[in-house]
Order: sequence, then C-alpha cells, then structure tokens
Amino acid sequence: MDTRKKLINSAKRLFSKKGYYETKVSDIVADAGLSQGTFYIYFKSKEDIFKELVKDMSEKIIRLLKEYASKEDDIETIIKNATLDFFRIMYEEKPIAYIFMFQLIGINEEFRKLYFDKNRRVRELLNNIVKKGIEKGNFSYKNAENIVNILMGYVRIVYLEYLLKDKASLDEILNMVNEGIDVILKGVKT
Amino acid sequence: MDTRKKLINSAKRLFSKKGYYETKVSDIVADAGLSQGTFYIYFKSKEDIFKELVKDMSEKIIRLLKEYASKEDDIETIIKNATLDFFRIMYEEKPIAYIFMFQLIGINEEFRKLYFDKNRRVRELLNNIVKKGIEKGNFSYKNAENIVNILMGYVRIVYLEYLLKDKASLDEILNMVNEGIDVILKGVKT
Amino acid sequence: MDTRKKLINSAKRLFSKKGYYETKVSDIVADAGLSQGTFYIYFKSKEDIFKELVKDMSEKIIRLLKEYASKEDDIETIIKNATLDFFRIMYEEKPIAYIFMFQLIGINEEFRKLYFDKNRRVRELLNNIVKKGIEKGNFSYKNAENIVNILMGYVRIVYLEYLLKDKASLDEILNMVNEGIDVILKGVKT
Amino acid sequence: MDTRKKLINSAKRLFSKKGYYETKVSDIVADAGLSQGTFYIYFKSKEDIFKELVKDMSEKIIRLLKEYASKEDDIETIIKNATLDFFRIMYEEKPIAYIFMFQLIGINEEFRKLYFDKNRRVRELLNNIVKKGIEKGNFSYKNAENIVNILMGYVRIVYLEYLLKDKASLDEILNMVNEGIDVILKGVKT
DNA sequence: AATGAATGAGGCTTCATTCAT
DNA sequence: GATGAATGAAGCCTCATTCAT
Repeated sequence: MDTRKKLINSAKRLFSKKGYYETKVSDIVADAGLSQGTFYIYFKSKEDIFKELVKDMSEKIIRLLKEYASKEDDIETIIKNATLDFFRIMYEEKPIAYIFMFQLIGINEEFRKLYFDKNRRVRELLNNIVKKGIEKGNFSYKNAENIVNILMGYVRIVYLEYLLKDKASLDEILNMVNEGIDVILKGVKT
Repeated sequence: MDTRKKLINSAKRLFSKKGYYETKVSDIVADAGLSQGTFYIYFKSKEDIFKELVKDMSEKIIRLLKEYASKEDDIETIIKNATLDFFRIMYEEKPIAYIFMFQLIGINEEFRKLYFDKNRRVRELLNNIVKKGIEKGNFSYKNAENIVNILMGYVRIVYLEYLLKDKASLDEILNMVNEGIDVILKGVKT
Repeated sequence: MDTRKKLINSAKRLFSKKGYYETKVSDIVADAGLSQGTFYIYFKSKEDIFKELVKDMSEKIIRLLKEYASKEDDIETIIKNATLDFFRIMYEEKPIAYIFMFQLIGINEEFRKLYFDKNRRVRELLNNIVKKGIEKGNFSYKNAENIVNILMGYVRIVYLEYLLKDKASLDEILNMVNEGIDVILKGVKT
Repeated sequence: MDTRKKLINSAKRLFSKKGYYETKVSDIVADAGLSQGTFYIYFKSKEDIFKELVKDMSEKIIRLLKEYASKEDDIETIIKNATLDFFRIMYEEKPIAYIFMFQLIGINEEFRKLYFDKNRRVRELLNNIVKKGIEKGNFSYKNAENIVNILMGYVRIVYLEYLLKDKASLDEILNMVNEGIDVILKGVKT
C-alpha cells in the first residue's frame, strides 16, 4: 500500500478513536510505521489530512444521495433504500462517518462551519427527494424540511447508539431502521 | 456575582463557542476578569470545570424528564409537553446544551464515555414514558427503544439546525416541533 | 535585575556572537537562567526580541545625531565630535551595534528592509549637518550625499576592523578616527 | 549549461536575495530545475556551496588587486582605476558581492572568521599600494592602514546604497565614485 | 548521473498548572 | 482569597541529508 494511503488509514482510525486534538501527528506516523517528516511530504498539516477525510466522506454521501435522487422509483422506496444503503456505507466507513457526523461539529469554530457547509448539500438533496413525494401527493404532511429533520435525526442517532457501539449486527440494525423509516413514513402519509 | 459563578459563566460561553481544546484557561479567566491563579482556587483543572458544566446540564434534563415521567396525563400529551419544555430549557441554556449534545461526544475517549453515561439516564426515562404508552395500548408500534430513537434524534437535529443557529424564534421552533412530534406519534399509533 | 532585562541582555550577547539563526531561544533562556516558557511571557517571538534590540539601537543613534544636528558650533567640530561620541556609544553597546550594522542587512529580505528603513533616518540627519557646512561655504566639494558616504563608510569599517575585534583601546581608536575625519574633511574643503 | 553551474547560479541568486538561512537546499534545486538528491552529487553540503561562492568572489577581487599592485603607473591613477574596475566587477557579480561583503560577516561565528580571513588579503594588497604612494612622497598623511579604511569603507557603502539598490546606473555610480576618490586622495595629499 | 521518497533531529511555541507574595 | 510570574512538558513542523532505484 502506498505511503499516503497508510497515513490516511491511520489518521482515520485514530481521529475517530481519540478525537482531533488527542490524536497527535506522532500517533499517526507511529501507527503507519513512518517517520514524522514523511507526514509532511503528503499533507501540509494535521488540519489538512483531517479535512481530506471529511471531504472524502461528504463526497461519498452526496454521491449516494444524488444517485437515489435521480431514480424514478416510488418515493417511499427511494427513501428507504437510500437510508439502508447509507447505513451500509456508514458501516464500512465507521470511523470516518463518526468523525464527520459527531466530531466535526464540536471541534472548533472553523470546523463547525465546515460541517454545516458539507451538511447543507446533504439536506438539500434529501429535501428534493421528499418534495417529490409531497408533489406526487404521497405525503399528507407537507413540510419537507421538517420531514428531513425527522429522517436525518433518526439516522444520526441510530448510527451513534448502535452502529458505532457495535451494539448490534449490521442486519439487526438494518431491520430496526427499516421499521423506523416505516413508522416515520406512516406518520407523514396519514 | 461571586467568583466561581463568573468562571462558570465564562467557561460556558467560551467552551460552547470555541470548543474544549480551543478554549484556554487563560481565555476563561480573561473573560471573567480574573487572574490565572484564581481559576485553580475554584477548580482542580480545566477538565474539572468542563465536567461540572456537563453535570449541571444533564441534571437539569433528567430532572425535567423525571417530573414528566411521574405525571399521570395522557402519554402523548406528556411526550409533547416534555419535548416543548425541553426546547425551552435548551433555549435558555443554549451554550451548555450545545456542549452537552454536540461537543462532548467528539472530544476524546473519556468524554465520549461520559456522554454515553449521562445519556443513558435520559434514554431510560424517555423509554419508560414510551413504554407506558405501549402498555396502555396507545401505540401500535411496540419497539419503545426505536421510538425513543426517532424522538431523540429529531430533538437533537432541531436543536442543531434551528436553535443553535438562531435560524428561527423560539415560538417558530416550538410550532415546528409540535408538528414534528405529531407526525412521529401518528406514525407510532397507526 | 528584572526578567525582561535579563532576556534582553542575553539576547544581545548571543545574537551578536552567534548571529540570528544560530542563536536559539533555548540559548537565550539558558543564558538568562530562565525556562523556555518565560521567554514568551515577555516577547511574542524570537523575531520580536531581535527587532526590539534593533529599535533600541537605532533610536540611540538617531537621538545622538539629532542632538548634534541642533548644535550651533562650527560644522567641522560638530562632525568630529558627533563621530567620536558615536564611537563611544558603539563601544558601550558593542554587541548591539554589531547586530545593527552588520547582521541585520544580511539575515533575510525583511530584515534588510528594516535596516534600510532605520538607516535612512541616520543618513538624513548626517546629510543635513553636511549641507549646513556646504551652505556656510566651508566645503568646496558640494555633493553632501557623497560626503556622507565617505564619512559613514569610514565609521562602519573602523567599527568592524577595530572596535569589534578589540584590536585597539577606545582611546587609540578615537585618535585614529580623529585623524581619519581630519583627512576626509581636508579633502572636502580643498 | 552543466548541472553544477546551474546549481551555482541558482545558489548565487537565492543566497543573495534571501540570505543563507532562508535559502533552503530545496529552493536551490527547484530554481535549478533539479531534484534534491542531485545537489549532493555536486556539493557536500549547503555550507559547501556557499563557501565556494565566497571563494570565487574573493579570488576575483584578489586577482584584480594583484594586477593593479604590479602596475607601474602613478599611484593615484592605480587607486582610482582599481576602484572603478572593482565596481565594474561588483556590478557584474552583484549577488555574490553582496553575499561576500554583507552577509558573510553576520551569519555565524565560523563565517565571520572566514570573512576576516578573506578580507585580510584584500586589505594587505591595498595597503601595499597605498604604502608605495607614501614612500614616493605623494601622500602627506602617512598612516596607510587608515587610508585603506577610508577607501574600503567608501567602496563598501557605495556598493550597498547605490549598486545593490539599483539606485543609479553604473556610469552614474562610477562618476560619483570618481569624485569620491578624488576627495579622499586630496585629503590624503594635503 | 539523476531522482525523490524517507528520515529524524531539533527548533519554536503553547498552555495547563504551581507557588511565593 | 487573589495575583501573575514562572515553569516545563510536549506538540507541530522544517529541512539538511541519505539512499535505493
């Protein structure tokens, strides 16, 4: 594996485990089996590699949502499938997802802004999907933004309480999410 | 106002604005108009004052939920009123709520554990309330834990996207939350 | 002696002996018998303390020249006395004078600019003195700027080759300078 | 142009512009369009290439002075012509002359010694020329060393204030120097 | 000869904490 | 109780130099 990749992987694991400030550059290079200096060949600074992780993650999520947004299926199916797929990605990318969803917001002012920036795109895409559902007359509750709130809030908390903690297998989690989304959609429809 | 209170207030504002690590003890004392040494008369360490803030907040929330848990009203009314009251507290204690809900989880390993610790109590109390609803036959969806997920996730995200950002007045937010809880409860009942 | 003064004195000696880059902050504090951290209570950075030394020196020189510029003596006497006094100051402040006259120019781009900045004032003041001599008809060579060149060049080199090296006693140097200035002034007059 | 020459040229420009310490080996190779490793094929170290520049310059000056020292012209003519030729060389080799005359002295202890070493030869040669003038009875001021001080000081400062700064054309500078040397020699003679 | 990735020593700076007054 | 100067450990980053290809 190439050096840069090694650093990215170590950074991912460590940032996610110990947080941004408690992860030292020296930890990352030690974990990657490299020397301090090597880090700075590939990344300008500790901030730099962190932002790269965040960028990778948000791009992955946005790509997923875009794909689903363009599908012509029934809206409820789209929402459900997108959510389940989303959890699959989260599962594969557990550390980085944690960084993205739970560390970024709290680190400092600059990173909080970055979080809201990246997050806006995600909300927009989800909003468009939900709006389509409203336009098609599927939903009786018409406030798309608030529906997005319920959906995204639910997803976030399930990630935090189940996926991150390895409290349940991916399948068990997907089952639970399946039910959860059903409940939410039922509420929205009636 | 006494010295200790001054320090607490400054810490609250600063931790919430800049995060735990970007808030220096020197910032706190400067903001409070005191000297470095004074800080250590009242608090053992920076960690110490931070934990005190977290403790205060979680106690406030738990007190609120306990109160509602013991009420004999209709469950849906309890949930709705508790949630709205919760937002009123969040509104008053915006900085500390932010610290509790969004910074604590991401800071480091120790604080993440602390978060889950404090949070467990909250979830338990909410769980008990929801269970009562299920037992009384109000809810057709029987998975209390998952209902709590939906409710708590929703509350968290509304705090983050609206209350924290001053995107809307308290009343507007309460109206939106009112609708949101309705939608969720509808889904749970049918 | 107070801490700040101790740091200034150590810095003066060390910068002058070893140059800007070879003088480490750790050298300065070790020499002053203090800890690393203490340095940063009194100075923002290594650059900061260095600039302070330069500022002190240039102010001292300018003050001297201003004083002589306002005297109503015979111009030749003013030039001679100012020069001799100048050497007395250089003698007392040997390290810092060396820094000012010979290190500053060569360190880096920023410091070179600083040097020319500080130096301009010195040249202006000397120029005014010389111009008065020309106006009074004392000098047959009328190019004040070029006369300043000869005088300042001479002073610089005597400092470098005699004073800095402890090659001769102050008195011997002053005698030599006395003669040197005489020779220059003779050339200017005839 | 061969690789070694490329490195020398880049080093010359960069050392002169940014100073010894602010010029990184990476800057030099980047400027020369080569890789880091290549540098060490041609030079043992950064110090090594710097010393080579200094050596080249001092040899050039010494060669010039030797040539003039052996001439059988009238001494004043020798001094004047040597000085003017000297400025022509400085003009062609502006960067390296700057390094030699103004950076070397201030960099660190070792380089200061190197400067005085190289400089001694120059002073000796000039001294011999001036002594001849005294012996021939051309000069009434008999202190050759001090005459050398005036001449060398003047040359140094003109280089610094005019040539380095591109404040005037070579011809204008040569005219000024012509006058300056005249004034000095007049002072020496009478 | 040329490359450029890797090294690691060491410098500057920050900041939580202590302690004498 | 309050002060604030002093501490020193530790982190980030730079950069001259090496070496395998």
